[in-house]
Amino acid sequence: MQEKRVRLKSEEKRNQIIDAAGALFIVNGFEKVSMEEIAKSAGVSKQTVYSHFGNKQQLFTAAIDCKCEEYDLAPNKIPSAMHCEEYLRFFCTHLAALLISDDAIGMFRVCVAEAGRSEVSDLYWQAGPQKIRSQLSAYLAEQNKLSTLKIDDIDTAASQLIAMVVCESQFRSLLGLEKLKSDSDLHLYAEKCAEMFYKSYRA
Amino acid sequence: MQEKRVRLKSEEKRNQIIDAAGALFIVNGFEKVSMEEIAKSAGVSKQTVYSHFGNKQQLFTAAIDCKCEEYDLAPNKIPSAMHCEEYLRFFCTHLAALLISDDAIGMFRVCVAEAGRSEVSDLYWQAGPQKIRSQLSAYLAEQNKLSTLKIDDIDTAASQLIAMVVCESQFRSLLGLEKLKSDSDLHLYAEKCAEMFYKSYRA
DNA sequence: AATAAACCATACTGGACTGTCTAGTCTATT
DNA sequence: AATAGACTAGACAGTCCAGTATGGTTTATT
Repeated sequence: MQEKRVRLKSEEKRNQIIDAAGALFIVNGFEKVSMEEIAKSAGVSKQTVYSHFGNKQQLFTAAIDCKCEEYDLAPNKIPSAMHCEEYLRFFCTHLAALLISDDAIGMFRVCVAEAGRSEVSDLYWQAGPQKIRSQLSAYLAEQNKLSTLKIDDIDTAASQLIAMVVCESQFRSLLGLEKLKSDSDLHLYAEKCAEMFYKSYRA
Repeated sequence: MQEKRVRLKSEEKRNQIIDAAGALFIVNGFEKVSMEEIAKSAGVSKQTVYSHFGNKQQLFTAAIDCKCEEYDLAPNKIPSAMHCEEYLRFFCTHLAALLISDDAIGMFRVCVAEAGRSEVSDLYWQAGPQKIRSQLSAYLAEQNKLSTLKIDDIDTAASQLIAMVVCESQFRSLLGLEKLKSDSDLHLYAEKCAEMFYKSYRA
């Protein structure tokens, strides 16, 4: 019979550790962060880290998982009154702004670096890009039915729009290069993408 | 007075080393490859590696540099007889095919992982994406003058087209995930991008 | 033949890091 | 007050690797 003498491992410590780990991993990647460093940054002993998370990989996965959750990238409420063209512009500019945040870039960078060596990239894909995509697809399908848009292949169209917005600025950020476009220029670019998309696909 | 008793370090050894290093780095990244491994794979002693390239960073840079050169991504001869729409399709499908090659993906992955820690990413950007972009821009500008296309902002347009083609498939590849699209589907997708682009911008 | 540099093989140094272990402290429950 | 488990602090074993050092071999030049 189990005694109820079990003091729970404190949620607080656990969170401290995960937060510290997340921040460090995102900036420096998996290899370049030591468990000691994480412990110190979390204000906790190394042993405690190991008692909460068995090893470095597990801690890493947990930290990225947590970051993914806290990052709900998609603009979740679609104001249904919004006109289609307007919504597309809204979607694009939001997406552009989100994706160049240091956190988002750092996360993607880490996942890329660890691709194939852990399940992290899959986790990230599901929680991030995939979620956005399906939201957009759903919206496009709906507008298609309403005959606001005329799209043969919804998936292709969704890919095209997201790709246009995301790609170049993120590319450079990933490589750690200086931004070509200022934030306001980026906003403008995103709007142009929305326009171009609308022009191509309107009924 | 310098004697001319200097035997040149053999170009051959140097190439062996650079080739071996390039291949290993692209597959495994900077950290995960040891100098010993490179030496062995090049069929050369570790000491020789160090005598050709002072340290690991220098070897890395040299190897990536070399890979960039051997990879001339851009479809370099523009058949001037080609009709604009046709050329755009040609450009897109070529680009799509090039960018999902294991080499190109591996290279990008490595550069991303090392971003900010070496000058490699800049080097890569110049030799790779930047080159393609300026070729496309030049072509678009020309077509604009010929009134085949009507584009306000050439840079934006170039970004849009490249982004559409490149982004999604490369995204997944970078993360080491399974391909969603088969190669032939990808080809189709690229063609659709060309069409959409042409539709938006034709005069 | 003498020489100098390019090379090889291998041992070694020094440092960093993961993960374990120990010995002891703190704290909530009984 | 007793106890079990959460926690701390630091030592430690084992591994890996960059870079150096050593000592010997090959090869082109003079």
